[in-house]
Amino acid sequence: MANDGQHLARLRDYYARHRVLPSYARIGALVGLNSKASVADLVLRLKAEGFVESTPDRRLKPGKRFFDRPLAESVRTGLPSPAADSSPEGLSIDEYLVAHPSKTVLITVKGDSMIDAGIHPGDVVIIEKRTSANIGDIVVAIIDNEFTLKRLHKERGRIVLKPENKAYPVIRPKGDLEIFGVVVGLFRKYR
Amino acid sequence: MANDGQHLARLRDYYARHRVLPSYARIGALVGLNSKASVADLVLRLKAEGFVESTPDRRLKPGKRFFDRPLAESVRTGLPSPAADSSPEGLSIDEYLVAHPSKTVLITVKGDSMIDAGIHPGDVVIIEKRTSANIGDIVVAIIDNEFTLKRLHKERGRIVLKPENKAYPVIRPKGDLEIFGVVVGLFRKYR
DNA sequence: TACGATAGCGAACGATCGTTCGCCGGTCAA
DNA sequence: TTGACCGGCGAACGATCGTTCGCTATCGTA
Repeated sequence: MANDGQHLARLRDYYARHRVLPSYARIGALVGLNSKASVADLVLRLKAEGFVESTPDRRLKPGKRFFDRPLAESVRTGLPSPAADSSPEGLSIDEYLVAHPSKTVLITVKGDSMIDAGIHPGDVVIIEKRTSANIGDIVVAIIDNEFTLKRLHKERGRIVLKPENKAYPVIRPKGDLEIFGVVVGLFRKYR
Repeated sequence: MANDGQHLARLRDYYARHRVLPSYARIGALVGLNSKASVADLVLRLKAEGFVESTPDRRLKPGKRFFDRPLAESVRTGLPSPAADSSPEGLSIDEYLVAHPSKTVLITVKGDSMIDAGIHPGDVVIIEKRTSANIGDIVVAIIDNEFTLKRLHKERGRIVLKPENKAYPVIRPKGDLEIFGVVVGLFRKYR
């Protein structure tokens, strides 16, 4: 229906507040439908467009397009917003960055050995714990009982750890290389 | 109970996958409890610690501490086995980065004019909207109807915008400088 | 050994869930 | 003017919801 857009907006607001989608009855109260059957129709339409989905328990969950930007803001009184599109609006930063919470750890960066990769001291890197990684990944390895942040490279068939700062040497592990996890994200706070 | 930590981890993973918390019955199947009554006890304990809450419809929703992430000390050299993380020290990424949600905007960075400040194209900067800033702040200014990310400097008594990349020129605004907001944080996702 | 505390189980409860159906009142093309 | 179509309504359905209760098994302390 024509109002589906507004209804979807209400749903997004509710989700932003509670991080959960409500029952059909509450959706009805929320958007102004008096019958759960009407809500069911609405949900069916939203499902068809990919805004919501169902869990196996017949609960609603956000669909792929649920977090799409509404694009309404682009008409801002001559004020352009050309730099901002496809930013993860509606999704919290945490949810955007952390895919597997139980394997995720935050580590504060010490030192500037990766500064050419844009990783500065004081930054916090988001680590997904795992014991293997691909060439080119930035990893946290355990060298001499200490955490080390470096990029994984291959050199004459051997794995090496390359800092991204010319002032630091390449690390060529003698024995096995113990990988603690892989860097999947980063954040930084200015004060 | 002692396993509550693992159970919470399962819940967080489920939420990361589905963006929704499941019913008591499914939680039981998820964490290995055969009775919904046991799940109710578990939920009660998690509620007491602020990890989950209830909506008025008696559904579960994430609580304040649900999005806390363990923060590892990079100096933890002694133990090579990081399995046991019992540290109650957690950090919520959103709360850490966003102090004033209503004044905060996210902008995806285009171009490499600030790359020496560790701000790369594709990064997302966290902007606090305000019309004034201090010397030394990284700001989003409006130049020729476009957003520009630069650092604020003073040059012979006049305000200028300095890129942090030798390949770009300093911008010396002719008239007034219109400031959109100040960069208070940044995040980046690797894939 | 005896005890209270605790975690989990299994069964049962009324309430609410999402779904389905038939009906109503508009809109629009024929 | 008619009639098919469509969004919404209201009632009813079985299924599942979260809650509650009493019970068992295990544990540490006395």
